[in-house]
Amino acid sequence: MTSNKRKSESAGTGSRAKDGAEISAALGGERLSLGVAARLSRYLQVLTQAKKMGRDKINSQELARYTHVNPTQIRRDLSGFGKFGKRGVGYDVDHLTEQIRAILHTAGKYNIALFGAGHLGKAIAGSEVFADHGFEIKAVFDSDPKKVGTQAGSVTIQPPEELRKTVLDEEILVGVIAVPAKAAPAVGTMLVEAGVTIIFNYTDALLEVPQGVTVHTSSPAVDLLYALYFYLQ
Amino acid sequence: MTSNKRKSESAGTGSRAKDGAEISAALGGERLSLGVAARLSRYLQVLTQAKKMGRDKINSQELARYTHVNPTQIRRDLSGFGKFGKRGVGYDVDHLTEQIRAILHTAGKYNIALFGAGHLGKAIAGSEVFADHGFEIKAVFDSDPKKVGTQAGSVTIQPPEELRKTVLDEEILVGVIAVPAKAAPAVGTMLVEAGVTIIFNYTDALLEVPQGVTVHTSSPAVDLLYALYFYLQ
DNA sequence: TAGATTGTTAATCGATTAACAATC
DNA sequence: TAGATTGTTAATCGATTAACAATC
Repeated sequence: MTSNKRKSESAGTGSRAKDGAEISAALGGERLSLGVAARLSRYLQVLTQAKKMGRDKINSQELARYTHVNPTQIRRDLSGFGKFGKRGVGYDVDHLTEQIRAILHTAGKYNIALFGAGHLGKAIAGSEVFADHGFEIKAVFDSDPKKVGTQAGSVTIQPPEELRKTVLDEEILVGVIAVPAKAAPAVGTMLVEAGVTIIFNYTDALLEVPQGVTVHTSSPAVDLLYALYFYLQ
Repeated sequence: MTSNKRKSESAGTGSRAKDGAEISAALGGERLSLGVAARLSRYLQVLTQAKKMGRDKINSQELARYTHVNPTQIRRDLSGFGKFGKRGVGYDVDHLTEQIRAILHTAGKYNIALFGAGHLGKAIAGSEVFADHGFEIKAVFDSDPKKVGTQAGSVTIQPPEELRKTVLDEEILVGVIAVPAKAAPAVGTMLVEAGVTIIFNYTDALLEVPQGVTVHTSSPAVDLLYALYFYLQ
């Protein structure tokens, strides 16, 4: 669903499995197909939770139950990058988690600026999900002077004027918009001017951004609509 | 990403375009492919916003810009169900909105119960996105006695004891979980016992549910992870 | 009309999955 | 060992898109 050209399944193409050392080489400059990346993200989510529940091992059938992905496909997705499992046993949760993180290039590398400290913003700031997946919310901004200086999660809320400097100082790549839809376009512009190149938009406003900046709009309602279509009747 | 068997593209298969009257017949018992439904949902989101911005017409190229879907594919997706556009002009926003709603079977039919009136719950209750897409949040529940009786959006917060009766009385099919991850499994069980058959889980907890109940987990962090993979480098 | 944009075809490419050998 | 589960093949099926005729 992006405008990126699809590449073939990188490490997967007609190849035999790679061992750990070969993974990064195999990935080279190539990109995963959208489907593979989406599914790997979901496996990672389940693994993170399984770990929390004290699980050491997990097999493709269990992963299938929680992700709604066919078990054969799970094994196929994984085997494209290496032999991560043990036949007759399954996958080691820790090891597979590390491997998928490596594949997705997301081992704690990305810093986030969150704009908006209302209900949604505070829900995001207070959540562990981002930290669980290697993101760090480095700064939170709000236009309301009454909110500036108070806490959101473990971060002190800053005024919009400090956006540019903070984005630079903290090496922030990603801006998350959690303001009312009406305010979203203006906030988008501010984030772009501050130097953010990826915007995660939690409103359903349409944002106009210059070339080189990518907007990803995440709408709970659209998710629901889509999901319902399959679940109902 | 569900365990549903894929059917061929229903109305799309080798057929000529259908006019409005034929759509429902064409859809019959068949299901859309996952990709089509996902994309239709996104078109609907953009149309809803375009309408708010006062737009009457929209063409496939504009839809493509906002959805990151190839314009040819948009036209192809739509033409499978009818001739909704005017050559040389584009699509009528209102008409296309109605048609997609009809295709997705979601013309204001679904009632929602929201559990959890913390930051995330209030963000959901106060948002217009659900209403925009034909969902109605009929009731909000919270375990905290101090919250019971206060307002969330336009609804009065009820205690968990009233869950079963309300779900029955209001014909609620969908339960949305917006509580801390730790509390999510217990809330899931309560929703199931109250008669909800579709659960939308906004935490990253893994929910065990009986056969016949479907869980859809929506994680902003997983979304972000997935999106980043394509946007970075 | 001239220009624009849809609707549709045809060819390609990738995703999906049943089945089973390999092996822990 | 016997049982279980992975890794992999091979075949099928659906998604994608360039190109262009149709037509508003």
